[in-house]
Amino acid sequence: MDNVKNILEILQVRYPEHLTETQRQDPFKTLIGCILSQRTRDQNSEKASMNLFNEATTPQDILCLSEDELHNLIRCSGFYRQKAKYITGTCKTLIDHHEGRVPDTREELLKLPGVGPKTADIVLIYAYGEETVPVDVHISRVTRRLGIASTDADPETVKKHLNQSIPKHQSLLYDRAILQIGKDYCRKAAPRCPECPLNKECKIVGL
DNA sequence: AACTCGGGGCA
DNA sequence: TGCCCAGAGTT
Repeated sequence: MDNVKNILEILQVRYPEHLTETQRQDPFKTLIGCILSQRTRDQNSEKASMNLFNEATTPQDILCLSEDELHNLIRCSGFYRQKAKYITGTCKTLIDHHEGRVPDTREELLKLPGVGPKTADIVLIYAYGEETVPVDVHISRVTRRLGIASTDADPETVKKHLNQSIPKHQSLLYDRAILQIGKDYCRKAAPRCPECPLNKECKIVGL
């Protein structure tokens, strides 16, 4: 936990672009974009988001699209039939129970189809500025390798450790920076420890 | 706990 | 070609 302060200094040097983002994002676009990004590479999910939001920017817009139209717009994100069901189901729930708006509580977000713990956290942190940390496979892996959480820690335990370790009002910055480390260096397969900016803080360099 | 969904990028 | 990817729902 005490090495987290050092990690921030290192990340400020290596990933300044991730430490300057302050603007809140539109909750609805954040929510739908997050569903599209599940188990999908950034470039593909961003392309799908652009395709979709170019045609529809509200729940009502999306529900006006035919099934084939929606499929074709988001096809490149993968899992597109399943995601289309999640998105239409979520849009209907938003209209029926939330006046067409995205709820700002975890409890209500988790009731939406296609919204699990990670997607709920991402909406809360990116759209509503809540101080929490989305724990996904990358964050979890980097955290375990750095020794911030034990190797067999479940997602809730990882989240608790991170929430205790990360300075207030910086969870978004940490999320983005640690995730980028996970993609660029601390990869699941073939980690690039020699080039990793965190290798001095890491408990298992070279493993 | 195991299984399913999936197109696209990369070696 | 084979392998993998900011998860969530179902059985």
